Amino acid sequence: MAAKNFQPQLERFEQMCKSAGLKVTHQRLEIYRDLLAAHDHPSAETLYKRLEKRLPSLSLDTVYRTLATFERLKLVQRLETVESQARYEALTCRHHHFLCDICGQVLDFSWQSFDAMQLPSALTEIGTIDHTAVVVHGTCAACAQTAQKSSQPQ
Amino acid sequence: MAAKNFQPQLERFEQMCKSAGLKVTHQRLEIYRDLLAAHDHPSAETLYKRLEKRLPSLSLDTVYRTLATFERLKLVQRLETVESQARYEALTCRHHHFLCDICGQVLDFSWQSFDAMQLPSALTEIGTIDHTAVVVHGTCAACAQTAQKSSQPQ
DNA sequence: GTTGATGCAAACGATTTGCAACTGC
DNA sequence: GCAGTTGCAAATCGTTTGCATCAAC
Repeated sequence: MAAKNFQPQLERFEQMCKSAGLKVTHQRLEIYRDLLAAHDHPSAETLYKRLEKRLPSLSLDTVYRTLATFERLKLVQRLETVESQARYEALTCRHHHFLCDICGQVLDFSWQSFDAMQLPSALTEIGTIDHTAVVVHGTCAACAQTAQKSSQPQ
Repeated sequence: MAAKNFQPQLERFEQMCKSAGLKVTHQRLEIYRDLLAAHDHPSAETLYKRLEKRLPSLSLDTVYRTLATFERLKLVQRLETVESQARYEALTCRHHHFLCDICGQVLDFSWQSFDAMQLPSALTEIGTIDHTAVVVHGTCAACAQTAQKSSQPQ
C-alpha cells in the first residue's frame, strides 16, 4: 500500500493540538500519522517499533505519554480487550470490533442497524451514556482455516 | 444481605471440575462461591482481600491461577475494560455491561432486543462468532449527582 | 526566553513462574 | 501414593514517573 496522504486529518490534528495548548512536535505528528495509516490497532510497543526507523531518537515512554495525551483529547481510542497490552486506534467513523481469540487480531466492522437502535430504558436509570460499543469474539477466517487443516491431516 | 445459598450452582461447579479432571479444593470452592455472591465484578486482588479472612493461608497467586483455570473452563468471564486490572464475574445469565468512567464501577444490564438481533452479514466473512457483548460507557447516577453538586456550590 | 515535551533510567503495579511442600482422590 | 495444587519468592511485562535536557512557540 502506497503512503496515503492524510493532509486534511493532519491539519485538523494540528488545530486540535494548538487549541488545547499543546505543542505540535515531530514525535506527536509522526505517532498520529502512523495511527491514521494503521489498520491493525497497534499497541504502544508496536507503534514504537515501527516509528523508531523514521525517528531513531524516539523513546518508548514518549509513545506511551503521547497516546495518553491523545486519548485525553479524544483523538485516539483505547480498545476494550482482555489483553494485558493496550491497543489504540485513531478515532474515525463509527464502527465496532471483532476480536480473534486465537491470534488476537482486531478487525473493524460497521453495523448500521445497531447504531440506529434505541438503548434499553433500564440504562437511563443506571446513568448518563457517553458511548456504546459492540465487541464480538470469535475465530477469524485465517485461524479457522489453519485449525481445520491441522485437525484434518492430509 | 444474608449469605445466599448457592447449593445448586456449587454442585454444578463440582461436577464441572471433576469432569475436567480438576480437584475440588477448598480454595477453588471458596473463590467460586465468592464470585457467585459478588455483584461488583471484583479483581483478583479484591477477591483475595475478601477471602483471606476466611482462608488465612490463601495466597494471591492462587487466586490468579484459579481465575485463569475457571476462565479456561468457562466458569467465569474476564471483562473487557480499559483498566490495567482485570475484573471477573461468574458466568450466569446473559447480560451486558455499563462502565462508569468516573468511579470505574461496572453495572450489569439486560437488553433482550439486542440479544434477539441478527448480527451483520459482514461479520460472517470475518470469521466464526463465539459471543457478542455490548459495553456502554458513561457516568453512573451517583457520580453524576456528585459532579452536579460540586459544580453548583450551595 | 519560557514553557511544555522529550529521553533516559529507575520505579511501579499487575500478573506469571519455578520450585518445594502439601492435599484431594 | 501420586498427580495435581498450593504458597512462597523471585522474575517478568506493560506502563508510569522524576529529572535534566531540549525544542516549539
